[in-house]
Amino acid sequence: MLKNGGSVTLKDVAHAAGVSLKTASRVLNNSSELRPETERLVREAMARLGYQPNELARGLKSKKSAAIALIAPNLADPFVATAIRSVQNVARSHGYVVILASSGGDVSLEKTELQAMTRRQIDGIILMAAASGKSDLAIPLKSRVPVVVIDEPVRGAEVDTITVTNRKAARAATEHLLGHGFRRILAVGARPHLFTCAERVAGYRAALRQRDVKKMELLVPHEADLTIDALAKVLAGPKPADAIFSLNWVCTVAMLRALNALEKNIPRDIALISFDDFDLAEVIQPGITAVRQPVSELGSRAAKSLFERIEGKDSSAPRKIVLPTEFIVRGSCGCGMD
Amino acid sequence: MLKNGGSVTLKDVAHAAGVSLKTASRVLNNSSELRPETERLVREAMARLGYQPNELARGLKSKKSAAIALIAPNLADPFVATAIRSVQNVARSHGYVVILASSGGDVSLEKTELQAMTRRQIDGIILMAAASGKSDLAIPLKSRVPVVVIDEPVRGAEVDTITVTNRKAARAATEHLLGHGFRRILAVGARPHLFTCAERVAGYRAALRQRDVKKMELLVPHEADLTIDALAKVLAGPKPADAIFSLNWVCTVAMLRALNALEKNIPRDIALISFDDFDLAEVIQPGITAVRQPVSELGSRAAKSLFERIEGKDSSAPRKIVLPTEFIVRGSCGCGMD
DNA sequence: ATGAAAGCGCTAACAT
DNA sequence: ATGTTAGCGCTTTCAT
Repeated sequence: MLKNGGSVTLKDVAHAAGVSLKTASRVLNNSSELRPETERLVREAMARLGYQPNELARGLKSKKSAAIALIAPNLADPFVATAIRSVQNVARSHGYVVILASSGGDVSLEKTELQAMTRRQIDGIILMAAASGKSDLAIPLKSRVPVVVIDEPVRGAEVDTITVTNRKAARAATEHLLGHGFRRILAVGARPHLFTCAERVAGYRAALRQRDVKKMELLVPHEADLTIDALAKVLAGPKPADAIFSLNWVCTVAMLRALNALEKNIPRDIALISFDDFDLAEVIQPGITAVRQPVSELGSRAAKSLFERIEGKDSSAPRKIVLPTEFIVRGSCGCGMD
Repeated sequence: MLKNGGSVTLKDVAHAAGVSLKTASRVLNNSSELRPETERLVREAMARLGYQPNELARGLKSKKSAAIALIAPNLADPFVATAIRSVQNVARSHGYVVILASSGGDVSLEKTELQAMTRRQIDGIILMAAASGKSDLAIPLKSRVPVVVIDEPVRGAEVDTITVTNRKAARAATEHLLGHGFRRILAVGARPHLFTCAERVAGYRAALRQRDVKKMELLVPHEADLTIDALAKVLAGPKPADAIFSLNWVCTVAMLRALNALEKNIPRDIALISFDDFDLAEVIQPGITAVRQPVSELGSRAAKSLFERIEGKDSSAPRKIVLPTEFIVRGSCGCGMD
């Protein structure tokens, strides 16, 4: 039966067990230099009193907080949500807690959040792409706190990075559309300053260039700008797009909604490939052809790397891990239509 | 320019400003009993040294951590993700940080998480439904830590609760299906011990009972049990369901995937209503008729209530807030088909 | 209005 | 193997 959690201190435990404070502390920290009998006594006392160590006090002394920060741009993105779950699982297994810091992309908020984290003595940071552009990331990076970045190498910073083969996958997806004979392929993305977006755009352009096809891009500052009107305008010209390559999940949803509203048939009126796969991709008619990122793995690999740094097991140069993506062909790209 | 964040202490600030530690502390805490001139001096020193207060130390003394815990069952659920975002926004505006605790429904893990939170002296807990069944929630509830529960009243516990009109909405949805002439309506849900599920089932049954229609239920222990086979089996009988009422988003996705795999046409072969709306509900053909919960508001109301408790502004009896839902008719229920 | 001193719960030298 | 003594960085009586 657990008690309040506020009042019973290690001192109380020591007293109850008839040992010194330090001995009790040793038990708490699994020190080896203990007589089994002594340890048993202390453990019994702990259980009896319902002792809960005060992590704040432990952290104050050791300058560690047993907490890591997770900075994510957009919790509503299933990509992000899935990654978070992996991170949290790994963190728990290491006895760490995850503090959430979501800025929604607002740079000044992000700064505030980062400060809040520093003040809490967090032991590490996992930063998810699109959290920031150039960002004030420099702050924690300059400090002693290990950082692992998912999906976005930080310029000139020495941190571990986990990414996927953005450019290559985007190129392959574009080539797939070209293979279907589409020549007016519209790349739709948001926040083009972000690494992931830029890389995907680069892959798209590379594919077009090779075939000498002109690029068509709808790159907006923010996903929210991908309104029906925005798409309608692009599609209104004399030579409208015959295919769309959507550069992330949020864009894909926006496109699907817009195409639906404009009563465009996929892929008859316009084909579609999505960078980012999602649960309902095969339910929508036709199924949405997509580039799938190994989302869970991105999260867990990031967390594992972080803990290796935190626990000092890894003090080598920053690693860049690149995970492969998967190309999932369904009907929206035009396959099965020919 | 921010410094390391670890080394500059309030003592350093006091020294640099030529005042006592306590005076510096007063400035930090916006005490009124200060000569403006003194305050200016201290603030300048703070800025100059790049002082960052150590929240762990503050918390140790004051027994507060400026952190709240958010216990959520399933981050991948957009319902949960959206609510989290609201909570986090409110928390930030109060200068609090959000610690994530997701058990994935595992009761023993949940206990571990709850302990971890207690040890960190968290100031409050927001618990999202489906986190636990009966749960060891008793622990924090018995303690001094304020708790607000979203979507699931805790039996006999004295906590604020925010829910939606689950039963009424489920009943209305079922009646809508009955109104279309469906008489073999299958309710599909998971974790029937959860309040939300139970309430929705109750609403469903009430509607059927009134019309003297026999109930058909597929209630599984966990969402993962809603496989294609499970549905196929139910639909295989001599009198298969002619409509499905899915009791939450996860179930809806599972049903959509299963129906798709079984090549059932909605609503011709079988109609569908979803409890929980989602982004792509109108993109799928036909659009999915859904009960929409005011998700953001659930989150922000919960957080606001929590902070009123934390800050002692509200010490009245536990409040039960019930928010209305919205019924969004699209095509999957059979509307537009007649 | 400001300061000196004690202590929050714990860990870590340094004894013994 | 166990105890003693200082603090970690901050807040808080209680003086002044």
